[in-house]
Amino acid sequence: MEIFSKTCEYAIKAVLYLYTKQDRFAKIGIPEIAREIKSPVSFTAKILQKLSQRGLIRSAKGPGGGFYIGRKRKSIFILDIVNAIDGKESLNTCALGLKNCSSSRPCPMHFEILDCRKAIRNLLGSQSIEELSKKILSNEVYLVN
Amino acid sequence: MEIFSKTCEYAIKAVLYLYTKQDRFAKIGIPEIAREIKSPVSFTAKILQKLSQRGLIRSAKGPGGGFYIGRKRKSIFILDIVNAIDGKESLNTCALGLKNCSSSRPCPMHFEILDCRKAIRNLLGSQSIEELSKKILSNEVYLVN
DNA sequence: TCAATAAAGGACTTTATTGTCTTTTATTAA
DNA sequence: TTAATAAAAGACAATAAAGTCCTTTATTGA
Repeated sequence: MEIFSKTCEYAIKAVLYLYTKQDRFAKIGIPEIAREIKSPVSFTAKILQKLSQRGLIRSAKGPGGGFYIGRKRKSIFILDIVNAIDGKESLNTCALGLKNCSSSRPCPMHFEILDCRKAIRNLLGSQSIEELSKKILSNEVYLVN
Repeated sequence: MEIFSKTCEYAIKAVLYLYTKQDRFAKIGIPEIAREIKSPVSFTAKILQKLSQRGLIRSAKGPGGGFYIGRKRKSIFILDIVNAIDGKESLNTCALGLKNCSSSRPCPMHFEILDCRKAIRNLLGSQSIEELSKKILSNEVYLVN
């Protein structure tokens, strides 16, 4: 019943942390990110790498390098990170594990879970990283405790 | 983003299958249950054992033995099975993994996830095994495909 | 009482997830 | 052009979840 995998948790927190930086081109290194979101350094490196490959963040090698947001583009939402890490299918698999669960041959929970998933998708799709990072900066919410 | 663990999936399906039996005292063996819900036999045995220990179903050893529902009591809901298998905490852990996430020191998704979880809890708490098993018997929904 | 049956219980294996470590590649600045 | 730096990449290790197998215990009916 965990909402996100550990990988996804760290990914969300890492991206949020990057967005709390006022300068979208400020390069932040893995050690700092891992320290600030309290995540394992090497594992975080892998996740940042994937986020970068998926185009959600950018990276620069060499001295002064690190990860950064890059130029302003359309908003990023929590859902985008989840999709990038866990894949889009993860929000559509049958809750009872049926291979071919569908509205025409539904599992006992099909329609209810459908509604539920829709609600989750709406929620995650409405949570913009920009807004959340502002709340972090104003100490309304916290990335660690 | 899986709603249930595999253990929980099988547990729900096993209990649903038992409820499709008109006779609440008809003893059903592990092989039949596993076959009918398409689950691994030995693993299913463990799960049925746990469900029995938790008092959600009953069991009888020896010839003619098996698992059964037992006497009518207050309705069982999907939520009861989830709680019995995954524990009640599983619906309350912080989505971003913060140890002490709370309304006074919330993670960036705290309140939104709270609403979401409430919706899920309501849903799972409103799905009664009796009603779902009736839908299975009338071929409105299916346990396997 | 005894043999057969079926769940209970425990040790074990497999697989997926999480996490670590080391080497390579790209970049920077001296 | 070279030394230092930092991410990329890939192999490896630890842990947890899923699944198997074997022995024990309880029950039944002959």
